[in-house]
Amino acid sequence: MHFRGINNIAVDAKGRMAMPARYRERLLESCGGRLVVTVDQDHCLLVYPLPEWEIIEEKLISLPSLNKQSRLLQRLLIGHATDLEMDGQGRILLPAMLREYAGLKKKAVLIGQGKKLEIWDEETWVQSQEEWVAAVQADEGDLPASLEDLSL
Amino acid sequence: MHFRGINNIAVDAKGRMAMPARYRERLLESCGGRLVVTVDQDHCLLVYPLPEWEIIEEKLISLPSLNKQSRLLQRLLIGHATDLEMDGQGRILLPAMLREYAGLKKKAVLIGQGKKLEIWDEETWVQSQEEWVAAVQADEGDLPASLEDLSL
DNA sequence: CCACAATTCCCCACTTTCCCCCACATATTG
DNA sequence: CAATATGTGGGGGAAAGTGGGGAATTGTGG
Repeated sequence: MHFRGINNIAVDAKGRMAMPARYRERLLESCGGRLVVTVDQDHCLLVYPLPEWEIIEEKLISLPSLNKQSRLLQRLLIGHATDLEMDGQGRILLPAMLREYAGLKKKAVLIGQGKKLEIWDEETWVQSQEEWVAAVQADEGDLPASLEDLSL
Repeated sequence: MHFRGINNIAVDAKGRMAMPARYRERLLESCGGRLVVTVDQDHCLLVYPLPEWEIIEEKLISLPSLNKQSRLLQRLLIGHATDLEMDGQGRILLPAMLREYAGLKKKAVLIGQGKKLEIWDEETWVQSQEEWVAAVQADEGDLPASLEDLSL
């Protein structure tokens, strides 16, 4: 049961966005509509069903506290993780701070990414997409091991 | 039952800060509102429910006394640990010395970090955050083993 | 032991934010 | 084209956050 596909979405003046109808039923039965949003290093937001998030959070919390990289990740990811519930109309309210982080304006894009969803500002999304296509073509020689034998 | 998420909080002239409503009930039932504050090496404050703190304290006390790093950690953490209780309005009073250590002014940020909460001066938090986002992207090649195969 | 100062705590009042509900606009389906 | 479902916007009440006055407590110095 994975999320996939892309949706155009409006963010209203109060910071709310409507979850696409085709996800709602799934979200209600898989986690009672209980979601967690957090930030991503690429300046978009990540949305997890609560149970999925808890697995990740557990891993993060167990990281060594004296390691700088670990603390950094913990603060970014757990620090920004916010519990959300859908309202009566199937919408979620994105906290102002997270909207700012992702540069969200009126038009946003919601992208299914397996266990999670990503929320991008539309403009940022379009720009990044162009960069990636260029980057993938340029960097072909320099892949980590796990990508070397990936077959699409 | 972990703490997560971020809150903007005002510290008033008396050094008080209001615990966000969504944490209060949990704090009351899990530890009767009994908290411990101490300092962190990154110049923020750490807040633990008393039972959680006692576990940490036990670990710290057991560290080898002849190791310089150990003594340093013990003095920093145990030395600054202060018992707190929420008042009738769900606020805690931060001791002046700890406020100074963290450079707390009027605007602060409260961050859930699993078993503990962190309190940052807003300005410090914003600055550090920018540095981290940059650092995460720059240092991708140099991660500790436990982070190598982390999948978000 | 007393007086004074500083700090802490409790209470009240104000401001802001959030959340529930209703209403309309747009899209989809029969 | 009607009828239903989905997306979008906003008003108003409730709750949370914020600030300050004054009483009670603690601590200090005489």
